[in-house]
Amino acid sequence: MAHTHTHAHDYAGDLEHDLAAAAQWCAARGEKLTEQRREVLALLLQAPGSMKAYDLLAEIQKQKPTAAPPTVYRALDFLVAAGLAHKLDSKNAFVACRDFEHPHHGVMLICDSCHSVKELSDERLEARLAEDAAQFGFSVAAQDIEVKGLCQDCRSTDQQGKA
Amino acid sequence: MAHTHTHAHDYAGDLEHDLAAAAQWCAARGEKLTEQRREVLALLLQAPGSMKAYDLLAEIQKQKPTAAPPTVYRALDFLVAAGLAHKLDSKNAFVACRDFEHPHHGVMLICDSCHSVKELSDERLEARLAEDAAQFGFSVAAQDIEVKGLCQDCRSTDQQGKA
DNA sequence: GCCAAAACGTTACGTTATAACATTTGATCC
DNA sequence: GGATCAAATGTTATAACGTAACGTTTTGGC
Repeated sequence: MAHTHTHAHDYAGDLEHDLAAAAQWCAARGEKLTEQRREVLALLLQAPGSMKAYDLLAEIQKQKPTAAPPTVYRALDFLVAAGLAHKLDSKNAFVACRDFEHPHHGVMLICDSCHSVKELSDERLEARLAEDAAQFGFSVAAQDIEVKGLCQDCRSTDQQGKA
Repeated sequence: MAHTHTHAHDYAGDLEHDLAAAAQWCAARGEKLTEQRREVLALLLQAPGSMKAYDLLAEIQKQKPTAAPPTVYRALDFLVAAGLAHKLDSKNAFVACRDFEHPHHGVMLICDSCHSVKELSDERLEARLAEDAAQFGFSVAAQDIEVKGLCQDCRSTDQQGKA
């Protein structure tokens, strides 16, 4: 039923392909994946987990020392609005979204140990949530579901006696 | 099925009763609802919606001008750990929880218009979430579900043509 | 080329949260 | 009732997160 995609250590996807797809997605909406936005998105795509704004800034500054906070926050605002990235409110951090044609924020599984993030979609769960809300006359505009715990890899590791 | 309780404008509950219940809850856990914690909880209980840490601080400072950020953050940390309050990560704000014997963070319905907050519990939804996570080998330790939209009152108001 | 809108540069500041260490309070033991 | 240890609080300073405001550059249509 639910489908997913990972942001974890095993990232070996085609970065250029993902960036090209994102650029197309923007173009189709009459927007542009400019160089700065592209750089921030590339960093998020390559990150094993989520990244914080100031960590992104530090990376950007390696190439462009004059970059300032608005540089990265503007790019992030754009990427989030375009559905190309999500903000994890519980961590003040950001992750790339590879499923940007699916127009919403899914369930985020955030590993407390390795900090990897999986995004999972379950439309029945979302429907149930909307029903619950409707019972109280509440109409849902947006939702954010963040789940903390241990991912499969870290559970295995823990069993062997982890540091 | 799902049950709820409100933090909205119609609060006319018995503040002293709620505080006494909270104090008992703490005592049963070998902890104390000290004066500062009690004051912060009282502010949260009386608030129509959520409150920000620095707004709480400003209120506390009316009685006690020397109060500083750690004063309120310590109280909030305690209240959240004890289940007497929840943090709304999406707003960097806090709400009292009247259902503290129920040991978890439910679904938070946050009105974009009047900023009221309803907390709702739906164990089947939580179970479904845990199942989805388990499909990917992820074990859930904690979850935070924040839903934005319009509450019943604000939907009605909007229909009349709201400012 | 001219213009307007979008994007970006730059400075400064506002907001949110915590580290670190000193002091006080409170319970317990004797 | 004083010694003592842990919990709570006081106090200062600073770290971390985010945005306002305004000027400049770039882009795309005419």
